[in-house]
Amino acid sequence: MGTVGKAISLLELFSVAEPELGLSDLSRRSGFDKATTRRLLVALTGHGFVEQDAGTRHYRLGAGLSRLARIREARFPFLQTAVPLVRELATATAETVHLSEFGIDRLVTVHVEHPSWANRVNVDIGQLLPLHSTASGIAYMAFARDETVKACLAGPLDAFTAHTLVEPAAISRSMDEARERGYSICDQGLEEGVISVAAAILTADGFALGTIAVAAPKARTAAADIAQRGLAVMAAAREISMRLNGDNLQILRRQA
Amino acid sequence: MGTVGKAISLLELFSVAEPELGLSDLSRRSGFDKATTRRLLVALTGHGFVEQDAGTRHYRLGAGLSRLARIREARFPFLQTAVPLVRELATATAETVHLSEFGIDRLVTVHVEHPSWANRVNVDIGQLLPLHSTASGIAYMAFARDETVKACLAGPLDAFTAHTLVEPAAISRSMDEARERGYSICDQGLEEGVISVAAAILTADGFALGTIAVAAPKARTAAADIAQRGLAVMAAAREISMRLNGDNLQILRRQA
DNA sequence: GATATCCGGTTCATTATTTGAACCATTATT
DNA sequence: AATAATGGTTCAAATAATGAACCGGATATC
Repeated sequence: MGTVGKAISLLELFSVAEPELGLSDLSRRSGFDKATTRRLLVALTGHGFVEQDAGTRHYRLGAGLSRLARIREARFPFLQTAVPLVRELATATAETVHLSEFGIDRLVTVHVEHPSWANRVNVDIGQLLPLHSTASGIAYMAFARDETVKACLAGPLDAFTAHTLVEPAAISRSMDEARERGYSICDQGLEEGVISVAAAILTADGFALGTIAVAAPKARTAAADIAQRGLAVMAAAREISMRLNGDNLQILRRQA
Repeated sequence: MGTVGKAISLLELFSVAEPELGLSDLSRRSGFDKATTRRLLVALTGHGFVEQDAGTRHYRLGAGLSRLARIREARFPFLQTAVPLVRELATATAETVHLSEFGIDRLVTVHVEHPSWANRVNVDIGQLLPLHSTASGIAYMAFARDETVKACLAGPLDAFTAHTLVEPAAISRSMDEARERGYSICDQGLEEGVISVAAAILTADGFALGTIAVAAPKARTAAADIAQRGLAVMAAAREISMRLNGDNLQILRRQA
């Protein structure tokens, strides 16, 4: 791995659950020497990608990241556009709704709305979702470029639960169904007791750039609920796609 | 400069005005060799910090940045908290309102609301503001750590206009006034014909983490307007600080 | 209250990575 | 048809990254 890769993988050790980490911790988890880790942190700090707490001397993600993320957002107002509709969908369904964007080979959770239930599906911002074992992933692949789908089906397909689909053919079928239906369904593919529906959000070229999904405990989900949530998530995804692409319906033919 | 520094400075070439750049362009502007530039871009792309347009082959900032920025935001909900108040202030003043966060040695613009006037002050997201020559910078330094202030006053103090304060003593006085008044005023310090007021947003330890500012064309700004905007921006800053710090008023003594 | 660990941070000879001029293959311009 | 861009690649030479051992200080542990 090159040096920049190492630096970035240091950044990726931070999460919502652990937003601040010490030098030794970072060194241990990354597997890099303490001296190396520190040198990388200093470089990152110098450009505002990392900040160091003056008191605890622990490190956290820096404002430079927010800056670049905002520049990206300005060009590509995915969050701004989508968040209101995520909120709407969350109130309408009273279940967890999460929004993801594709990155490299997985989906990145960029926004979440949780219901007030104590028993709910919890999703963290920044959480990474595999393509083959989540409703979001299936919905995404149903409208992704062939190469992306091929890469996913070729790669290792982990079975997270007894229900996870690991046969390329089965996954492919699941994608076809999602395309016809307008939304994907994933029954406990990533975790026992969780059932999700998702729909793809499309760019102007008709390919998916992300997804919106509703995730709920299976215990309080009847067949009718799935259909209802599916239609709602589909409508939300379409609305977001249209707002992003200037109501250019013609381009959305693939989804219809 | 180390390799990670180079990689990051590549990222910093992207802006709201130029969100997509080609390989040669990046190589030219960064001063790095084309081969080096590309190797860095490949490394960045591999971690989702950069994406390449399939058609134009141009590069743009990637989703990985959004992910990390959101993780940061989750711990430190500066934007979420502040944006509604920025909006309010923008409608109340009918002028440009911008929100900044401190990074390394300058303020980073993280949110902007523009009025509907054709003649308005334009500020871009991601724009960097020097500390000594902006209302935001003065407001920030009025509540910054001594080391930050010292570093700023020691460094080169560019005169952007004939009105820019470049004497450390004058800048220091300006900070004192801002502290007493509750908001800073900067009269054409960065650009001719622009007058701004700003107030610091404080963390729980009483130090500034960012600022909120109102910027307007001097042509339509009377003395009374300045006072009015100043009080409004001060109130907004205080409200944001309180919401961030859980209404812990005691800690805000420094500002009062 | 002394001992042993942890911590963040630093050093410098060894080692591995980064570098860049010259090189393609394509795609606009002229 | 020629020219000059573009994105992308190669490999010996130059440079930067590495990590074991080190320091001083703060916390546990006995």
